[in-house]
Amino acid sequence: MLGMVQLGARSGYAIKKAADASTRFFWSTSLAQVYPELARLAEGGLLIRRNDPNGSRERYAYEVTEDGAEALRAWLISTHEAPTQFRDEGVLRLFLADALTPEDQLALVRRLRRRAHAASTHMREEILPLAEVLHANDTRYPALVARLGADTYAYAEQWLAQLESELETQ
Amino acid sequence: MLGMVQLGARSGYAIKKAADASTRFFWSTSLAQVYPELARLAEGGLLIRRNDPNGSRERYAYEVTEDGAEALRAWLISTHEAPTQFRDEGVLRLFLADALTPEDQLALVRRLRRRAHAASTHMREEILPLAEVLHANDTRYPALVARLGADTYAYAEQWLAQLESELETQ
DNA sequence: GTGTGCATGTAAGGAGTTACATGATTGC
DNA sequence: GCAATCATGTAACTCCTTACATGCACAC
Repeated sequence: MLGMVQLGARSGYAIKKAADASTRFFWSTSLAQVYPELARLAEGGLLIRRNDPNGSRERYAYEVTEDGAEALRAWLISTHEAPTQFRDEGVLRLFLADALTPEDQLALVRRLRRRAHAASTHMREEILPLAEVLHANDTRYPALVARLGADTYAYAEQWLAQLESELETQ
Repeated sequence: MLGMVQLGARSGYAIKKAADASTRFFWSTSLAQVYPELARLAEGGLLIRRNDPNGSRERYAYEVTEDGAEALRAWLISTHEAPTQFRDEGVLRLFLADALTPEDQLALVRRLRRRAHAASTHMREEILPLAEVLHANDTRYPALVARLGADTYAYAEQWLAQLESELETQ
């Protein structure tokens, strides 16, 4: 939250939009999480909330305080880490694919390979350009992470393509 | 659940243990999920539950029915897919690393690189051998998935090592 | 003038985890 | 004998999502 505000997302709505276009893949969120959390952070003195109406439509602009910036840095260098969680039906299907006929196995692997391709392409062509807009601003890590994601999915795609061709020649 | 029983885990406890040693990385579960789900599947006729006490300690052995095997195959070839979810504080930290000093950035990247190394090694040396025990039994996908995981983490490790050396020479 | 997007928030529900409760077996 | 593991289940709780409720601004 603090990080998103520091990257330039001022309203709750803008934070959710920014998250959908970037951290969604490794840290998704919803508006019902964003608003109460912003209120808590403002109450705790890590954010300042100012009125910033757009015409007669209410809007609030948040700003990171000194304490907030310090808290963000402290979290970034802390080694405490909630366990990574990854949940993927596709991989689970692959794990259990021995129950399928060879043709269905091939179809499954092909599907996963295409999905990896789509993910890689999406990151490279949709997410990375958005991140690179920030790049001008001395902010390069969002683009780096997008590239890491795109490259990793490309690697998985290639791995699955290899498996696919092995299944075909049997 | 059906898949795990078919792979040879007969009791609820054994299913949980097997999951911890294999699907944990992409489909974790807990005993409080396993037991009610087994009861539901048995009630729905997809599993048969038999008494299988070990001495005077109660135990139940589950078996997949014809309907259960059919339901498993149907799910494996179905294209409906719950969205992949991935949640990782490490990557989130990297995304926001612009807020850190160059030294702290380097320390973070190094930490992530080592974590990727540990994950890759763990999969190759702990998980893969367990999966290969099944391999003899005409069951090869568990080992394939373990290898995919190990290789993908190795790729990420190498990617981060590259980034690390770029940060060092600045 | 109308649909899409901007904007804030609450309430209910679902999915999953941790903690609780209990006890037998097996290996050292 | 004692610790670790096997074994089954329930209750409470937490985190997060979906749905609800409301209304203005802007572009076509």
